[in-house]
Amino acid sequence: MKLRPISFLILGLVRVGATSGYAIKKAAETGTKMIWPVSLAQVYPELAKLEEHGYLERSDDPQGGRARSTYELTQAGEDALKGWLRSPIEPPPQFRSEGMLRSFFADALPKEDQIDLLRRQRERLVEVKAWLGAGEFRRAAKEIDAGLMRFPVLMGAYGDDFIDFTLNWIRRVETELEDELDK
Amino acid sequence: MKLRPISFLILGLVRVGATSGYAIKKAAETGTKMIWPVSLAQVYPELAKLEEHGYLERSDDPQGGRARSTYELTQAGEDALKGWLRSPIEPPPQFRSEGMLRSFFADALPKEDQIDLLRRQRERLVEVKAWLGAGEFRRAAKEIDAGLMRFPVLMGAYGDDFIDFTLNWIRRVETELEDELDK
DNA sequence: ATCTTCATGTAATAAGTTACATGATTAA
DNA sequence: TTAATCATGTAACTTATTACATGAAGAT
Repeated sequence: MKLRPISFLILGLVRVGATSGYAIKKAAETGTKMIWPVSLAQVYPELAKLEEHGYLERSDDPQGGRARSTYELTQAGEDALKGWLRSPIEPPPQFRSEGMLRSFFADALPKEDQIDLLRRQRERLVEVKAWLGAGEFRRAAKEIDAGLMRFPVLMGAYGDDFIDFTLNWIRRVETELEDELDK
Repeated sequence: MKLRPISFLILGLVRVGATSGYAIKKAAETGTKMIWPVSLAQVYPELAKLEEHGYLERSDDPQGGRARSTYELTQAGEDALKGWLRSPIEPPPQFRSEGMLRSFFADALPKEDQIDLLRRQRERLVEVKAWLGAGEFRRAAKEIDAGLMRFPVLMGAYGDDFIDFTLNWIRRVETELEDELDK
């Protein structure tokens, strides 16, 4: 079995206490969506594979009449996760933004529409930020012992800072364009 | 035919003079890879579809004994591109970084290894930056009339600034961790 | 009562990458 | 003459998303 980022994401989240498929999806939603999005349809098959190959151990843990499976890391799982964290091979980061792609071609539009395009992007970023800030995972992490949850909080802060940086960057360009309009 | 970002990317690049499949791939490599990566295997089928549906017009334009097809925008293609640029619906930006994902779980490592992980990320970012800076498209764009190629240059600058921002951000965390080591 | 959340999964589809195959032209 | 670049495409595979199906528990 080839372990991919999604595998390690699951191992890592199980390790910090997201022990069911549903809980993993929830934690990923607010904790890692910014840096590595996942969908539920990836989680369940991947959990099954990780168990099959001995990285996770499964237990039935029903909540009343509601079925639930919980997972915990095996030694192999712990080793695999740490090996990955220490491994020197890292693919370059990928940033995919339809808004930025549109901006790339904005020369095709009159200046007013260029400004609109940039303004819409800022609006969208403000939405994303609000939605990230609402993350329970991060709020929870802050309350837990700092030694165990320092990096999730840091990465959350990076997300915020990155959005602020981009927001300011866009606003600078907007201002430049607006000044040219006034002339 | 449902037009996707890749469709508009192709229309946009044809519009600014990347008229063959190969040229589109080259231009995307240095111009838009940062914000919207593409592979050659996407370009050719998509070009064919765009022609089939009347957004592009194809001509045979062999270079000596070497076959080449060149494309130009039809009015429908121009309209579709501009419609997209003006459309208010924009999916949120997606940032996918295996390095950041690893960092999210770095609490599992001793401090020395945490610092290593961050340092490796910076090294990788420096590589990415060098490789982006080598882009012929951006260098070419700078020499062309600023009114036609302003936004590609701007987006290139955003890529650079974004990497610098992240580099500084990581270094700050590294310094914090190193200070704790010394104590 | 009814809506939301918790909970697990599958099927179908879409999107994207890697590898392969072929061959001409140009620069070192 | 050998390597790099120009040039077009396909096949196989991997990855990821959307939609569907089902149902219990808890909150309003």
